[in-house]
Amino acid sequence: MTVYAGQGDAHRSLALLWGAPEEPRAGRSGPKPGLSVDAIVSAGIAVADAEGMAALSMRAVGERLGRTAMALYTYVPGKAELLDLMHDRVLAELTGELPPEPAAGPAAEHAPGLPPAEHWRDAVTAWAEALYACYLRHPWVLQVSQARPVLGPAELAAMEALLRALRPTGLAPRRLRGAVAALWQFVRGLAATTADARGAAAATGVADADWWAARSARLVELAPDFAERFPLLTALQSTGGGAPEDSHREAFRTGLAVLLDGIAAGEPEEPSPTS
Amino acid sequence: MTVYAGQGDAHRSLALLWGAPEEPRAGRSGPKPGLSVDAIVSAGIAVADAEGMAALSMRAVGERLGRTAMALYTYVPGKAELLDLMHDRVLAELTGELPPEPAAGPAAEHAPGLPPAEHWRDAVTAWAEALYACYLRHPWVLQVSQARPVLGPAELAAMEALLRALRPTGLAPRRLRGAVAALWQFVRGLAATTADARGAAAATGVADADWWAARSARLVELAPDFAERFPLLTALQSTGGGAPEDSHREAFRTGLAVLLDGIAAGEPEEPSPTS
DNA sequence: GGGCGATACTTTACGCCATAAGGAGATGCT
DNA sequence: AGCATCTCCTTATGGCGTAAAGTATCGCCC
Repeated sequence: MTVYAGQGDAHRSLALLWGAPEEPRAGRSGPKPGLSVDAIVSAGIAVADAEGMAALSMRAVGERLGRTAMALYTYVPGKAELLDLMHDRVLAELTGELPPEPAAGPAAEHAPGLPPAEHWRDAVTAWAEALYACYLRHPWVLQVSQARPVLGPAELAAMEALLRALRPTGLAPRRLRGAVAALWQFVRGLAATTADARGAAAATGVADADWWAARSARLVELAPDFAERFPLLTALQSTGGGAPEDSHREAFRTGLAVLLDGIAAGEPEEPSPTS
Repeated sequence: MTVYAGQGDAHRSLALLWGAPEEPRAGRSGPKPGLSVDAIVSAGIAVADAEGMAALSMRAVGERLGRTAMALYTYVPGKAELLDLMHDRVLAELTGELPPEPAAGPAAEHAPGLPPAEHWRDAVTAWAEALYACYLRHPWVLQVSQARPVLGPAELAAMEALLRALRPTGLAPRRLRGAVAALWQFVRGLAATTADARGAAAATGVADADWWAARSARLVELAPDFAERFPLLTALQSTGGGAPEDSHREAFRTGLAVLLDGIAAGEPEEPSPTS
């Protein structure tokens, strides 16, 4: 089952996401904390990565840390907030931005995460590929409702990275907003499709192509007039061919190409060659 | 919480979606069925529309029909399949295609659902607006995992309608697939954003603009270096302005414009004026 | 018309879930 | 030493989906 994130107390959630100012902490009575928000988030991600979203319960997370479910509530207000944190932590892989601790490093101004690119098309493509890959590494994130932005640091950093990649286009703010929305949603949606195809294949032990073939056969059986009702769909499908796993990559490439062409069409003048 | 659809027995699900051939039914013993799959799906949609996805339980649906939760299992294999059916039924609003019963009407070949348009840009825009509106009428659909296509008749009809709108572009199959994916995901994603903004406003009684302002203020408070860490984001936000609800419509329009321009850029020759 | 098998629907029960409430033990300041 | 404070536990509540088994109702066939 999917879970509706962003439902938690926004105040607490935001504070946790941005690494709350932390009361002095020095000179506090009581036993030292044996856990940390960070450890809990990591455990949550580990559970979700390994067992899937459906298996992510407070009990399961606690168990992985050698605690009961209730122990977690000392650190995290509830499951919804934990999901917000997990979501943002995963997105941090994109930019190499580590959420709460800016701590150590003297140099390393900003871990780049994404290599610099010559042309903005390459930069945007690299961004999209990175996001796509990130979603596929943690497919459960796609089941966290994208509704209600969580506004965690990693999410904003990812957005900033995309804006940086798009800067050479000189797009007007309005069009820029549209482009950003379209790009993000496209990558997310396509990742969901890919992730699910993989999931189905893994769960049933049936290869993607076979599953699809079986499905199509059954469909024709149930709707004998399929080709007449959906002529264009039928035609498009017949040209589809190709290896099953490749078809997602192709859809990714071609869909992205459409978006990039659309962005290019909106450039006011000629783009500067570098960011 | 969101729910993972497409998890039910694919066989049963498909059969129900396409209006299973129905065993003879004449001359069957036992009490006459007091319910129907259709009624159950309608009740489910009513519950979800009124109370939200979180309140959608088998008990709640049964109660609305004056039955217990278990009574539903005579008609529907489980909750997952019910969700598939609800999803497809909602999408049927798009094309006016009524899923199982082609029954009555002598004329009325195919309810058009969407008005014919002169230029493909208008046709695609109309399609996108219709899908967007449909999602906003039933926001809970956006919490049904888009992963794993359900392949119901309405979903396919919606796809076919989009292909019809895009036909005048003469796009090559590969690019066409990319364009379809990008368009669908964009509309869905943006609808999710809009729906959630509305949901937050309704739940908290705070207007969108106020909520956003409060959130931003808190954010700056938590991350004082916000403007330095996210300069482009800050700049973009400052140009944002505008009424809150309008901003979604604007993002919709501009994002769609990007997509349409991208599609136009891929046309092999000049488009034929009509479909 | 009497019985019998099929069907619709109910009650009950199981094992999950998130989390509210309250108690036990550890800790460090005064 | 006393005590407030904090972590973590046990227990309990009210939900969930659905398996299992019981009951009532219908229609066919003898």
